[in-house]
This record gives sequence, C-alpha cells and structure tokens, in this order.
Amino acid sequence: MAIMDTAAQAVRKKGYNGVSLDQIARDVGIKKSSIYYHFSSKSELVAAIFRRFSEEIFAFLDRTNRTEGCAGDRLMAYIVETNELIEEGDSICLSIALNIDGESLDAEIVDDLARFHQVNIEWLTDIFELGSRDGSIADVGNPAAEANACLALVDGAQLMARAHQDPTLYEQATFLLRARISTVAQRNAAL
Amino acid sequence: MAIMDTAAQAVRKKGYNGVSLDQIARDVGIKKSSIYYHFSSKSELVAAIFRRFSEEIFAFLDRTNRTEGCAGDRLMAYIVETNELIEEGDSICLSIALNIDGESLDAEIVDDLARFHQVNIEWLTDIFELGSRDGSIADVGNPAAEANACLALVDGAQLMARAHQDPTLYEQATFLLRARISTVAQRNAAL
DNA sequence: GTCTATAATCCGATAGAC
DNA sequence: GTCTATCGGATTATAGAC
Repeated sequence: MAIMDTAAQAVRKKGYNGVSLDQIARDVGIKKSSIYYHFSSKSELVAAIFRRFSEEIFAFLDRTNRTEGCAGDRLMAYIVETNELIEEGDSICLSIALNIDGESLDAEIVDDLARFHQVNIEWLTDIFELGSRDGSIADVGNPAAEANACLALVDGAQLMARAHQDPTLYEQATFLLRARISTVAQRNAAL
Repeated sequence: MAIMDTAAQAVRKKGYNGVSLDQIARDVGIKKSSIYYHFSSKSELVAAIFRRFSEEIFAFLDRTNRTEGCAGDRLMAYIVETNELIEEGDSICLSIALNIDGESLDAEIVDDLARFHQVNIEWLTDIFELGSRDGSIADVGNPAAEANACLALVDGAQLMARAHQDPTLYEQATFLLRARISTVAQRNAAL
C-alpha cells in the first residue's frame, strides 16, 4: 500500500515527530485528508506500519530457521537482512527511529516495540546457543549476553552508517562479528 | 545554565522534533519568550547544548588519556562514562538522539555531529592499537574495525536499555566487551 | 476513495512594557 | 532578564460534497 510504504520510509528518515501527514500525502500523490479514510490518526498509521514491519521480520526469522541449517548461516542472514534496511546510509530500522521518539508514541506502539525487541533477543539467544554447539560461531560466551551484544551491535552499526551517510560503516562495524562465523561455503572449502 | 540543562535532558528523551520551547520554559520555570534573550532560535539552543556536550566528552577523553595508564583502563572508563549518560533507561546520548532527527537540523549541528563521531572513532582506534601492544585488551583485531564495532556497541547498548526502560541492559550488552579487558586491579591480583 | 474547506491546536518567533 | 501579547505558519483532525 502506497501510504504505508511512503510513511514507513519517511519515519525511518526523519523520525515520528519529523514527518507530517501532509508531506506523506504529497509524496503519495493524494491529499492529506484522504489518509484519514484509511487510518483514523497519525499514530494509528505509524502503529500499522510498525506492525507490518514486525511481521515481516518475524516471518524472516522463521524462514531463516527453516532454510539455513547451521547457526552461522542463520546469523549471517540476520546481519545481511539488517544491512538491507539501510538505504544510502540515511535510512534506519523502524524500531530504532521509533525508539528515539518513544515519549511521543501511544502505549500500543511502545508495547509492540518492546515485543519486537524481545523476539529478536530470544531468536539470537537460540542462534548463539546453537552456534556454540555446532561450532559455526567461534568463541561463544554466554548466549544471552551474546544476543544482547549482537542486537546492540547491528543497531549501533546502523547509527554509524547514518552518522556519516556511509553504508559501508555498517559493514565495518559488523566485520569482527562476521569474522567469527564460519559459513557453509567456508566449511565446504576446508574439506 | 538551567535552560541548557533542561533542554539537553528533553532532547535526549524526546528528540529534537519532540521538544518544544514552551515545554522547556515551563520546566525551567520561565516563559517561552525569555529563552530568546539567551538564544536566537531553537536550533541555536540545541547547537549550543551539543557543543557543550561535545566539549565535555572531548575533555573526558583527554583526561582519561592522562590519568589512565593502560588501554584497558581507558576503554573501561569510556564504557562507564557512556553508561552514565543513561538515566533510568529513558534517556540517551545526545548524538544518537540528534542522529535520528538529522534531516531537521541545521548544517552547523550536522557538521558538529560528524566531527564528534570522528573524534570518538580516532580515540578508540588509538586505544585498541595500544591495547594490542600492552596486552590489556584481549583478542584485538584490526584497531579501526574494533573502534567502529565498539562505538556501535555502546551506542546500540543505550538503545537496548531504552527499549525496555532498563539500564541493566546496557551492562548486559557490553558484558563481553568488558570481559576482554584486564584492568589494573586484575593484573595486580594476578601477581 | 478522493476531494475542498475549515476548525482547533501547537509551535517558533517578534514587539514592546517593566 | 523576564514578562504579556500576538503574529504567522504548520499540523492534526473533522465535515461534507462528489
């Protein structure tokens, strides 16, 4: 849907309080009042785009667990997916953008944000637990601590990329984490 | 100065666009128009508080280089200092808050933000370089990559703490990094 | 589903008295 | 240095025609 797509991109670039319904409408090519036919308020529009974003990521996590066999491949897929949320270095993950404007948001969105965070942490904890057992991630410490550090790292890496409008900073910031992963391709080459 | 203190706290909690001069004035106990006696515009007020913040951090970096002998102790001081920027889990480093609202800011502040980031990266690069030589930081990879990852980690750790209004998440996210540091106390104990 | 028109509010900023 | 009063603009949201 055009309104949600445009709104999502705008929020990621300028934050909740930095976007106006009028600007979104102009970008879509309709009038501001038309948005109210689809969404009852600005806050509900943003809640809707975050729910959609959440569901996409949750689906990605499930899909990755099915298609990628070892923990290293799953974690690498996660890092790549997160990287693709950056566009030209000036965009950023929805959950980060909304995190900053948290005090302006409805309680519903705040709850969704917390749940999104929690699901990611649990998924990553499982990944590091598995990675410790199957040996596809090197030097695994406490899995829960690894999960917290990993999510902090990829979120922070997006801030780095944005601070200098340079997407390669994401790759630099995650380089050492990726270096701990032995992918299937590498393991096959070692045989 | 009361205006700057109040404004800084508000921006860190709600972002640039989430803050109004009227609310700041009310928190200080004066009228909105009185702010204009001290600052010519909202953007100049925010520029001033970020300059002050920058100078405080730069002074901290210099001071730490003088008072802390080894790289591990310096890095630990940096992690602790960053942690103290969080209050009850709902505040956040000024540079992160302003990063999100970047598109609404004057060019002057954007430049200051980039410079702040650059100085931190260079300081951290030196720390990891030294840590690799003096042995006070374990498993140091490429110093520049370590610096990027470290800054991303501490910034991301602040987002983690904020997402759940829980300051201990900062400590969890930085646990593995701190575990790589051997402090003077630990080294003395090992003698 | 989209439009015009408008209400109601908030915000940044200025003028001028004290 | 702080105040009252106000302007001008932007923003969320609603009413009602097509």
